[in-house]
Amino acid sequence: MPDAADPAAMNARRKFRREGEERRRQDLIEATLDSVAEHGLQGATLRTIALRAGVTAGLIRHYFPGKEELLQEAYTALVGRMTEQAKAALVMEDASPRRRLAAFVTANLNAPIIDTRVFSLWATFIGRAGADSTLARAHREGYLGFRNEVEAVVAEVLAAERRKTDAGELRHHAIAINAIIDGLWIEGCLAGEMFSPGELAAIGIKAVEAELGLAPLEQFQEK
Amino acid sequence: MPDAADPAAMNARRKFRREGEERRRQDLIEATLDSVAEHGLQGATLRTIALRAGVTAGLIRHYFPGKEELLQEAYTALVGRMTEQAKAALVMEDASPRRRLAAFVTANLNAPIIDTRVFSLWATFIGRAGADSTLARAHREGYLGFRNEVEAVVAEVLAAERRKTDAGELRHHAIAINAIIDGLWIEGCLAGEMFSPGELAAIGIKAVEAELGLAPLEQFQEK
DNA sequence: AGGCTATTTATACACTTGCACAACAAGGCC
DNA sequence: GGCCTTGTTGTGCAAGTGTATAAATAGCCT
Repeated sequence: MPDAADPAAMNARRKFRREGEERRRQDLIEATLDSVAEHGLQGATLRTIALRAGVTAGLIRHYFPGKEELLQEAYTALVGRMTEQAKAALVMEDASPRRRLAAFVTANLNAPIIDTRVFSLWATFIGRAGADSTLARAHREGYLGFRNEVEAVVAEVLAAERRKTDAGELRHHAIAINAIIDGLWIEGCLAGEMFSPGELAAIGIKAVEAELGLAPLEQFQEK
Repeated sequence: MPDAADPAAMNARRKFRREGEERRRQDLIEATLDSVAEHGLQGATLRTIALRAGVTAGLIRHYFPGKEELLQEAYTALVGRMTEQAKAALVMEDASPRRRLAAFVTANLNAPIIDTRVFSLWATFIGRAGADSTLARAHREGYLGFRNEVEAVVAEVLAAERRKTDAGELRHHAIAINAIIDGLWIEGCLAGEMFSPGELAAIGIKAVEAELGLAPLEQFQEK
């Protein structure tokens, strides 16, 4: 414990540890996302971010050319994490296409994807996409990746039902299903307490199955 | 034309006009929304806003207690305008419920509701809703008003089809349809050039009708 | 152990920000 | 026309911003 009356202790330089480059960059990006989620882009100052990362502000310039590049990398990391999580629900190799689609919808409408912090981050960054082409591209890539994934599962589901569909129809289904998931995701993030657990997922599955013209699975039928 | 070499002209005070209170407040709010849409919350400084409104920064304090209150009023005005426009498509008194629902979906998936500027504003503000309870309340009110409107039309449509539905089912339909419109709205705002004119509205109408289990109207059926 | 180097801290700087306040003048009122 | 209210301008200020850069030290190499 430094003695406030001791001039030498007052001038003492802060102790520090040298971390690996990758680790430091990761920590700084995480601190940036936390700052943006809590106080918005205006509150995410270099000093706030550095404080949260446990370093001093000057260090940021050692890893990033400037604040803008740090924010862009943070957003890219966020989008990557979001789409990765979302698509993770699709890797059930053994299940039927319909079950995989249902699991996909369910996963996207529950924690950890329904999350106010992630939503705040998404909204804050996407609001700047119209003005910042770097952010716009990062979003576009994540979005198209997600929609292609949807389209692939839909194709499998319809094939399993022996329904022939042309490419345009398939695309429309994917767009609509993507919209259903996005819309319910927003509702869940913004007003999660208005819905009972699992309710959003149930609504989502029903809406998706209606869109595809699928009869409800037997175990989900009532009476 | 002031002479730059003339000291008296250099010190000349700027000419101004006294505007009505309501007019000035309106102008300031509009300038605020423009600033936020263009440069985000960080770029919306008092000086930028004042410049856009054609006044000097000091005047803002004469109409608003501080910057935060100005932003809150601006967001309230935005939400009000959005829901008002969205609901305006429902006032076709004479049309059938189904036609009114279709017109509602169409109106919400075309200009001026599909608009990158409005979307940027919405995203920027909503990203702060998690931290600012005033913004959160403004959003909640607009959202619930919108969803109630949807629920009312859905009830009319189902009644016209002589289908009995309980309250819970009705609520689920409204939530799903709301999500479909929101999701497609976002897609249209963020990547409007990926869709041909009217395509989003067509997708939306089909998805909504599928959700409600309605057979396509005759003139929309193919072959 | 001792030196080297890259990581990290600390300080400085020019600039912007929101806010406070005094000076000013526009326009209604008599 | 002259005055008075108050809408409006201009200036000042302390706090905070991103960036630049010098000074220090942690930890590897030999």
